[in-house]
Amino acid sequence: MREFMDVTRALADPNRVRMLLALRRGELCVCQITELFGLAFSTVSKHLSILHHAGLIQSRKSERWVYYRLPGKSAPVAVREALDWVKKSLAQTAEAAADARKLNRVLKTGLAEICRRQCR
Amino acid sequence: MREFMDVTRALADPNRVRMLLALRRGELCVCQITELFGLAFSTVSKHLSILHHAGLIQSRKSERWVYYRLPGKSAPVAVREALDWVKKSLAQTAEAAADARKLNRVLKTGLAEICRRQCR
DNA sequence: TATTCATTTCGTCATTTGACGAAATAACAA
DNA sequence: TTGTTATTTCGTCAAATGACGAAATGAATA
Repeated sequence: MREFMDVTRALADPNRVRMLLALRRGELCVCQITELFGLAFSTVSKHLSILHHAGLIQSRKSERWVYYRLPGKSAPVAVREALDWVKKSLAQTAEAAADARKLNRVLKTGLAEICRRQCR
Repeated sequence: MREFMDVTRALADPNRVRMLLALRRGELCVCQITELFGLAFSTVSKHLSILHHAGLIQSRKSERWVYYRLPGKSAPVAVREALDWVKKSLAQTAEAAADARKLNRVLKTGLAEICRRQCR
């Protein structure tokens, strides 16, 4: 029950759901997600940690960046079903399409440039 | 997206999820659910209205009472999948079993007596 | 018509949530 | 070591949420 509620609460915020949808394309680092959604670094990091704690995403550190991705088949059944439900319910929506278009632009830009652009 | 978020936010509270599980057995009126969970009338009514607004439950008025139930096959796919996910994830949990036992006791008591017991 | 009674709505309060910027952390580069 | 740099953690604030009791609603009954 506790773990299930972690998942439902993680899914109860639209930005977090949009992040899950964006990750369908493949792993993204924090600065790419920040660029995609136009939120503060700290806000994105918090959202990702909530998704991670719920088991809905996994992470990997490489060079300077932390990459987040959807879990593979190793994920618990409840998590896989939750992710399937999200995808099936929202894949066709206008919001997902708009995010996908913006993600295309973000992916065309190098990671280093994105981070520089964010002025740190 | 809007409707989907209505569902995820409705599922983000443990009492609301427990109410959905309790309704697996069949329809219940507000006073029975109040008795089952030991919350205030107004609190239960609010939870039920959130679930109803999300499409996760339906209601029917008969005599003095309002009965709530899970939707049938007429429900949208996203709602049906959400309910299946909840049931599959939580049917075997200790919380669901404890609620089911208490529900047995509540169902043995007549509606009129339950309402009288709640001092109105 | 007036009353009763189950439920809903309203107002209030404490707690949680989501947002941000600043400071801390950790890994790499100079 | 020292300095960069990407990310996380912390502190704070405004807004949302969940709880309650009181008042309103509305349907059935007396």
